[in-house]
Amino acid sequence: MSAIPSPLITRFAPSPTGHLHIGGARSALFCWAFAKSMARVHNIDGRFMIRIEDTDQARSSEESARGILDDLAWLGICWDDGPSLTTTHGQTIGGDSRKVGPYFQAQRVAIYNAYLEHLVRLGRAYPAFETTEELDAKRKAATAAKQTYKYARPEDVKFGEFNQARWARAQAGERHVIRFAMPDTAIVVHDQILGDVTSAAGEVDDFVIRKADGFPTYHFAVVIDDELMGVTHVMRAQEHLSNTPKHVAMQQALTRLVDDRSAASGSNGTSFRTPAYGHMPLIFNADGTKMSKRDKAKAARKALKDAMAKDKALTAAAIGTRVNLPEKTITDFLAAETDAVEIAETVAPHFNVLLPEIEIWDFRRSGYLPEVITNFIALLGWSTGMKQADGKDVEKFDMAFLAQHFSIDRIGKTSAKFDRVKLASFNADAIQAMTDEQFWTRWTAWLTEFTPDVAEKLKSFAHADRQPARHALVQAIKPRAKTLSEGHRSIGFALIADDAVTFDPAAVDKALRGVAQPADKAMPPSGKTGVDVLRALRTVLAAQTDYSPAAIDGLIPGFATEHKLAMGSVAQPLRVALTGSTVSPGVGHCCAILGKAGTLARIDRCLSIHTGN
RNA sequence: GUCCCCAUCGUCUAGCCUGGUUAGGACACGUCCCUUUCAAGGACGCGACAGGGGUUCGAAUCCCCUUGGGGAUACCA
Repeated sequence: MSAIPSPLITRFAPSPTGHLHIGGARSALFCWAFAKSMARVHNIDGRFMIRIEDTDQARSSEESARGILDDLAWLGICWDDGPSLTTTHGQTIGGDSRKVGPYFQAQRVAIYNAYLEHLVRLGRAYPAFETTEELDAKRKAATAAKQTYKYARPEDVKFGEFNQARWARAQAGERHVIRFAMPDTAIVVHDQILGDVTSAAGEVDDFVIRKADGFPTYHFAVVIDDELMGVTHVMRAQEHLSNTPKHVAMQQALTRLVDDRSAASGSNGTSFRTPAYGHMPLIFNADGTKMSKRDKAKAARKALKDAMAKDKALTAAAIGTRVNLPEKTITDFLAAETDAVEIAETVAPHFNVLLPEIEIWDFRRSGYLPEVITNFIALLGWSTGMKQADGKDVEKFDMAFLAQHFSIDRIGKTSAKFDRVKLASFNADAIQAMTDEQFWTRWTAWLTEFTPDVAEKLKSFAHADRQPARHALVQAIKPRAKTLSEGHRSIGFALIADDAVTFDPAAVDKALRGVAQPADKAMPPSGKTGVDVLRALRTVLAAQTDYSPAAIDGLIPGFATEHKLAMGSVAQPLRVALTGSTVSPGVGHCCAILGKAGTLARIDRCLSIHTGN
């Protein structure tokens, strides 16, 4: 790439056949970051565009397109050009200020047809009449004979000569596809990431550019739209690398039409440009397989099979009844004849399966923060190359940093495995870095969206007079939560009524019935049980007015010293009385969350239940 | 089958372009410290240049081969 164009335009062009995939999100992020960083560095207009590639009539849906845009917006990846989206905050993203839309390919068929006809008249494309079955049979035969299959250009088709006869047949309504006539020359793709990649002459056969249903194939639409929409830099996943010679060949064959919707308007002589290409490494699962929606089906299927192995009475029919799906659906699913995500999602809650997060939506539902996701996926195939003063790599950054420092030459060539554990660690770090106030806001927003029942139970903590309890609550959660979804796990005890605590028998045996340890092992046994200690501690707590975590925690050592007891022998009975378990946040925080009334009520109830025998 | 891409700790990666590093960091893991349970936190540690040939005084770095992984080969994108 020599001169830097302005505007510099990158694009993300998803096909709306599902949610936004983690790999798609990274492609979008890199395209966005590249446009923005180039704009800053070179003081030019750097634009990021979205185009919806919905040329596959069978698989595309509007909801899916909408969902993808929502996910992008949620991640903070905003597009300058493309379908308009108004977020819940009232912000409008996208639009057609450059007047190059529409951005849905299904609405651009007239344009594709004009260029298609143009190519046909140039003798660079031709109608082909073989049926799918015919072609499949040939392909199969070739594979069986260990031969390389290639579509053979029909004898009557001459490169560069308009085939009037074929065109007439097509115009008469005969079912056909249109194929592009590949030139007999080598094609070099100058890839910004991989370097020059040469495709030998004759390597690529005449591929289909318009399907029998009248819609263009991806290859054709992408070339037309990138040119017409002014895309200067195409950054996409490496799986497209082998397609690129096709695109370059078409760019070399095409010239702009005076009127984009009519081949009759003639060419204005301007050749299609070849954008700068950059093919990014792929993202894989930890086991090296490609990250895909199928992983959800796999996980659900495995869970079902495990459950069936354990419980002989659990048949496909029984499962069907339980999850309210036809038996046939279940048997097909079990036999791996269908990989429907919906089935996996339906089955999962009934069998307690955690489906792997694959799509952005999954991560959102699991309580990952958008800024952590973008940070983390930026690291999959890109690195800052910067060191901190202490010699550590710079790997935590935000979108503003990316918009500033992203660069194409720091994109790696090797595919990356998606490490969920590291993502979780980043998420935990980000949660801990929040102020209590920030955490409360974002956490409750998440709860309201995904677990309204918990949000409801938490409402009482929002009152002004419960501020201290709320602070204690947040402090109890923050260091223990890797995601927003597991936020309430550590404070489950606070979400139930004081008289609804269930006591873990093992905890009771150990902390309440067991003998309290002396402060020093050399000292004689205390002879007191946990219950005795708890009873004495209750008196102290009843006299206490300050129920801040620090105050309560400060109380314990004094009490322990006074009674010559080990700290654990004081704190553990209290912990069990308050939470029913030996595992919980610090007892100071527990008391603070419950408040004085709750604390004493729970101690009293515990004493009444566990005294006597 | 054919074509193409790739190769540093278990994982993400820095270093490679412009040969000379005790090959650095992060996550994970282990040990220890802290401690009132669980976390969190702190310290330390374990741990890699796929293999083989070249080129060179010297190769993770440049070249070739092998092996391994991946992608494409669709009327999906």
